[in-house]
Amino acid sequence: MAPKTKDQLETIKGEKRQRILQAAVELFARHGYAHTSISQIAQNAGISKGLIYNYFESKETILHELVNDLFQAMYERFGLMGKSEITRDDYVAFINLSIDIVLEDLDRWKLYFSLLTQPNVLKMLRDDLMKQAAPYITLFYEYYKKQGHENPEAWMRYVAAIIDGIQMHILMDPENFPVEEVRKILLKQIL
Amino acid sequence: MAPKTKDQLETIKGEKRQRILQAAVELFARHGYAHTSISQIAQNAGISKGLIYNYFESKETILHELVNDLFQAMYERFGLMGKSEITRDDYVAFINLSIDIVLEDLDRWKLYFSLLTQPNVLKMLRDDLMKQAAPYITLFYEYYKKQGHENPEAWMRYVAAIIDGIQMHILMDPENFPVEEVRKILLKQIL
Amino acid sequence: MAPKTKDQLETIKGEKRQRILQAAVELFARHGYAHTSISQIAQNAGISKGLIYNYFESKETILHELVNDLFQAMYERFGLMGKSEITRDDYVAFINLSIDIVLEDLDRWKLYFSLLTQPNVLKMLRDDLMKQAAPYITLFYEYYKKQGHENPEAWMRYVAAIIDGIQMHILMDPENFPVEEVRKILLKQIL
Amino acid sequence: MAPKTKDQLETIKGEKRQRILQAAVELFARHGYAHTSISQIAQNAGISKGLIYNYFESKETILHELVNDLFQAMYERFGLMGKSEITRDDYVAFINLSIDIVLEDLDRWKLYFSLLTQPNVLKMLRDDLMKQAAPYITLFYEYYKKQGHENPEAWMRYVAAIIDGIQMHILMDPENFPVEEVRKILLKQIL
DNA sequence: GATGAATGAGCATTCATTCAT
DNA sequence: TATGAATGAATGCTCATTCAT
Repeated sequence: MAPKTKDQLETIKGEKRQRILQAAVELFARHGYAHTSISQIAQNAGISKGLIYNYFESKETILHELVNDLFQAMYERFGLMGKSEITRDDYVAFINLSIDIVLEDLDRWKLYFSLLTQPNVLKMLRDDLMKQAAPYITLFYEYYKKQGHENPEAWMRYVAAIIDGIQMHILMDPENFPVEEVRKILLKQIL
Repeated sequence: MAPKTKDQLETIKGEKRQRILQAAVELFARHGYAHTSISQIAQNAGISKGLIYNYFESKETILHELVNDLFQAMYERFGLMGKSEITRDDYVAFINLSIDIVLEDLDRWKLYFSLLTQPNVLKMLRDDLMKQAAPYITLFYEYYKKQGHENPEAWMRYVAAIIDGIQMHILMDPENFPVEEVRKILLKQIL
Repeated sequence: MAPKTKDQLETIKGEKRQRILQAAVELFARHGYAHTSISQIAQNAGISKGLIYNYFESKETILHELVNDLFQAMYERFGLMGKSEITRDDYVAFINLSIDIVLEDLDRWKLYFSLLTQPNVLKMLRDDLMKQAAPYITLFYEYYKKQGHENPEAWMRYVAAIIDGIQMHILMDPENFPVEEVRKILLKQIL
Repeated sequence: MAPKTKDQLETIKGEKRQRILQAAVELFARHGYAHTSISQIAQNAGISKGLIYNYFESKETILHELVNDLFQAMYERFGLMGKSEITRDDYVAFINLSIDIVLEDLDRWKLYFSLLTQPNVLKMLRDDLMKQAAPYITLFYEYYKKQGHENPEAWMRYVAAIIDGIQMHILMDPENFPVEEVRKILLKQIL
């Protein structure tokens, strides 16, 4: 008789959202964003096509949500927000985490890398991510400077490239890539 | 109007092919493979849509051809084919070339990276490339071993990841990335 | 909490109905029947989508009801029901009312005219309206006949067309249409 | 071997365009714009859905084209373009033509009237039509003024309303509307 | 009575590919 | 060799309607 209570609705809604996002990230990771249809996502989530639009405005919105969540979670894990400078321990932890987070959620990071190299797709998203990254960049710049590096900017770019390269290689061949050995080499090289 | 000689025909055919490939790589790099239509390629190449199918079996074939050409050219530039071992000079040259080739043809490499991170799309292509890469892998493995690296396999993977990382960063921000400074750091670090 | 009396329930039910109808007519008039969704009507009426179906069988039913109400009210205003013949004063009053009713409820009449010219959509409705109009037609036919018009049928059609034309022009441009001046001309011409 | 000649293509293209427009106007007139699907138009025209988009950018474009053609043809028929003033004969001819053109192409005019009363659908189109109508409005204004009408603006509106009203009634009931008798009454009344 | 999650048919539009000329 | 008209499957998205609560 009475409609569902607010709490019930909220719970259902939250669960469905997650189901959809999970279905989407799996398919995006496996077949790519462009080759995944809303129908497939719906099927994978066990719901009807139309229902997806009760939860998300569009296919693109799902993508944004996924990537934003990913970065949100990443920055939380890093725990550097609000710090005014980073220590050597922070730095080591950051490097290690950069590898660990990828290992923990291969699908989401596959999706992210496939977007990163995709042209023209997500200008807005890219801008968002840049804004979020800005404070970190400053922190690392200062860290390299204090370490006495000649060209902190270049070093920062160099390390960022290495991390991205390793992450990408993990994603491309997670079974065979010798993560731990490479991690050791990396730490020995850049500390 | 004398009928064209075989050679002339061959030449024309070759030129058209190249026109198509060139048009395709530009559009793929700018808008992505999925968002580039055969119509656009035809228009950009100054020919009709139908004619493309005289030269290529499908849209995907064009992609394969492009990437194969890219790797063919790359391996030729490296000039290591047939060598039984590489010297330190070869190694330095290889590192430098890895950066230079990207700078020389941003479009083609953008395309390549966008495919590299694209899942499942191009299994056959990936396998092809791996076969071509096999002899190099052995060469480098031996090189690192001779250099006394504890874990040559891991070193090889580490360096490959760095190179890919740097290439990717160049492609993502060719205007601002401090290529030369990063190159210096890289060489100092891994030699 | 005493249970609500039957009357209260009736009243509530009636109010809700009216709220829905009012919401619908506004939206239909502003955006057209086809471009108005049940969701929008519900939102505009401040109730849930599902509840609309407690009061109306379908979107189309709402439309029927609206138009029927409109004509009901119109015929009541005319006050000719049951008369066996009409006087000159009745006639003048009729002409004037034909203009006034439109001015009094632009939204409903906009809706009506948009349906009038809409093909095939509302056969049943059209038939209903015709039945209701029948007695009037006889009255006017007799009036024109008594006035000595050569062809009362044609005159009736002529006047009906004029009235509809003026109503339509009022609806299409209510701000600028010189209603009163046109009314004067009309009365001078057809009396 | 050789592609079709330009002439052949032009001819085919022109014919197909007409076939599509004809199919569209019939369906729009019978079921309304909103209730006619591209599929239906294609089927009615005996071609595939996709081909329609070789000839028209969108469903809306078809509509625009139809209405623009209609008005183009109407203004040509009127033959008043470029005149600096109109005579009594021009005026009579105009009135007669206003009725005749509707009789000659019921479908197109049904479509036009269904749009006229449709809200919000075609702002751009409406503006276009207004621009085209502007010179006529001046001509008629001057005519009524010279005829000594007290309020030429109101007269113009009055006559326009009558014409639209009669046109509408013809379209709503072409079988039974006594066109010729009404035409006589009209001419007697407004000359 | 009241809610809004859920469904699924339907729609406009795109595009790789084919084929008559 | 060359053209571009033609096809039709696929896609993202909308919305009237149903129904469990």
